[in-house]
Amino acid sequence: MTILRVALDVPLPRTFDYRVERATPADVGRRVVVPFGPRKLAGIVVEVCESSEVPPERLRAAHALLDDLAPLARDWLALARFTAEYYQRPLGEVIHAALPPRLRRPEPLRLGPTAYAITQAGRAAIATLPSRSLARRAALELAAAGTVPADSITAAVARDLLARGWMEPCPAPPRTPAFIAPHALTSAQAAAVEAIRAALGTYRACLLLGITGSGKTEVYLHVAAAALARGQQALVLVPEINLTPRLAEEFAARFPGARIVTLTSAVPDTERARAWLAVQRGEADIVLGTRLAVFAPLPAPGIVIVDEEHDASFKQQDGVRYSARDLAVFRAHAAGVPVVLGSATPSLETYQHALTGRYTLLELPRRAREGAALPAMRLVDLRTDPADDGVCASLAAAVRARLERGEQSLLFLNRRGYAPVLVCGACAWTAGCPRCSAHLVVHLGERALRCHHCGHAQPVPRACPTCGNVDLVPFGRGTQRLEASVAARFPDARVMRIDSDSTRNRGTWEAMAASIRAGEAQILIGTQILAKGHDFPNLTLVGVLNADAALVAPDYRAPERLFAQLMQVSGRAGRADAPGEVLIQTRYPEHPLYQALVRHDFRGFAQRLLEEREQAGFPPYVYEASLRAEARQMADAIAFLQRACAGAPPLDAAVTMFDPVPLTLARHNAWERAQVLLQAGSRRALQTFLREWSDMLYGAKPGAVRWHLDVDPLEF
DNA sequence: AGCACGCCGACT
DNA sequence: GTCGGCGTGCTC
Repeated sequence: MTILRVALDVPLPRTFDYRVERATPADVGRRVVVPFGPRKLAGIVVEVCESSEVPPERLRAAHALLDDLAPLARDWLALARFTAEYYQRPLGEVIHAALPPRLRRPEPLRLGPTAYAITQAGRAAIATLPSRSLARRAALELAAAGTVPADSITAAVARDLLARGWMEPCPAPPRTPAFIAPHALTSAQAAAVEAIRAALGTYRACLLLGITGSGKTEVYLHVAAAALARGQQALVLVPEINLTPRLAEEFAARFPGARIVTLTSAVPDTERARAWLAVQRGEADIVLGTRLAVFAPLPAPGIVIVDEEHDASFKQQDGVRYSARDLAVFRAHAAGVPVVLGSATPSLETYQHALTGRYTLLELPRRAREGAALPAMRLVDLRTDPADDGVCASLAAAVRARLERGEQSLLFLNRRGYAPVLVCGACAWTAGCPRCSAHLVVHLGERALRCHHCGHAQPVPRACPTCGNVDLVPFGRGTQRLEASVAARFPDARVMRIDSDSTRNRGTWEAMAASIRAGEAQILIGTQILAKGHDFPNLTLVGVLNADAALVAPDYRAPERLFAQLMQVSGRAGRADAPGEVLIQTRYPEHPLYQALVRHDFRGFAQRLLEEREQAGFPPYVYEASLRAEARQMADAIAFLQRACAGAPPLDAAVTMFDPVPLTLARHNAWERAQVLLQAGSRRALQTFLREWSDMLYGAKPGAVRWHLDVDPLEF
């Protein structure tokens, strides 16, 4: 009897065996539809074997092996298997999380052809087409000149021309990607490119450490070109979905004739499935995307690039909690190709590897553009120059000077809304979210209180619900409030606020960026969203308003995030010929973080943080994992964790287990959350422990508690 | 995770 | 008398 071992998208830590008429090892990686209880599910064959541990009478027959997809390659399955083992999740869950949504469903995927060619009849028909048949004529003329990619004509036209026999499906045309290098590399860029190019064909991890404007992208482009020249593909991961269109355009402009595929969650399902299949068939030269693109089924990756590798969004925060950056390194290692991790402010984990020589350190110490200086960083002491409506006198003067010179200023405040808290002036009541342990944020425009963690919204109350006082005071400052006070202070200036509220509707952000570049705004007020990606050549001043808040955060990663954020936002200043200036308002100008920042000294800052981490026993000197529990009542979550700890397998000496504690944001979406932290000096010891513990946890009944393991957690 | 089965309250 | 509440148990 032939048995299929099938990975299914269920939260059970095992595969399932099914009877099948005939199957061979070549069927491994194929999609299969199987009965599962009363349901019908799509799974992936991970093994074909002759016998099963399951008693024969319990084995059911598989419904059908599908061939809408070429079998998933062995190296892809190995990546999925590694992910499942490392992050302690069932293989089926990992495989299905890595597949595009359309391929998770049991219905066979029916996609039209990828390209069309013209027929003899079609050639003859061009001349006879009525003049009003514009779309059909255009399609036929395109086809007469070569082939028509399916995505360049509408489905209706394609159907019509196929029905008339004027066009026929054909395979995607062969590509001859070229590479355009319009200007010479700086010597640092050239050295980096050379080092990476020399490593092509072997595994090598490189940290490309380069400040904003040092031309990391140019290095990516050149090494991608080198991989393409070997007949291989490039995989490029970026943190932000907003950054993909621009980067895709940039790659397209530089690689004429290449097929560049974007894989992000913003790509509609059908297109994503089509793109995924094109990648699998080897029709994509460059795959560009967010963290999920790390699972793109490239047949012959030649290089893997992770831009802004320190960015927390590479870590998936639900479901399979993988780090796309770490998987990118694993993938490069397994494929025997170089991986480039680029950042101005790398994660301490990566930086530490570069210091020990495990990763190759490639540095771009200067801005690439001739004469473009680093911005001058100044700390403004709020104790001697107090803020008035959030902005101190020296920053206000600097803004005024920009207005007079016709240049732009950016005021950076990483806090959306009007005010972060609403307080009762009489009894000190504050408006809290009913579902989260967080304050509701005042949004004045919509006259609403909103929770930034769960999305809960309610009208602003007229009076205090506890004492009836009508004097409710918005306390603190968000971008909306800053916008209002700045507009009042500079009544003749054009002020524009950029945050995820003002850019809600898609497309607006691109439009806003264009109008900023066109000079429609003189003072920009923005959050994080402004710090990334777009360059504004006329922007010469960045003012940072409330950075100190992050200095007192309980999270030990807060300083490194703050440093990265401030480096990134200061990189917005003075990119073109005009020199930039960055003013940071602070009450702690002597703080080592700010001192390192004004010197643009990431390496000094990182060295210091690494010493602190080593002293305190934090990553990268230890490896961490946490068991989290969520329940309606905190007591239930804690009790679950206590039981889990009591029943845990014996601890290796290298592994330390801490007591259950509530998360920093203890209540989220009406779930009370707690966790047990594990630290270990050895990754292997931690993995061994987690494997046994998770077997045990999957075996126990959780009751009303939801739980998961997070390996290399970023949130506490 | 689904989905069914299984026993106890308010409705045609 | 039944529709349906969600507790618990299973899925090759």
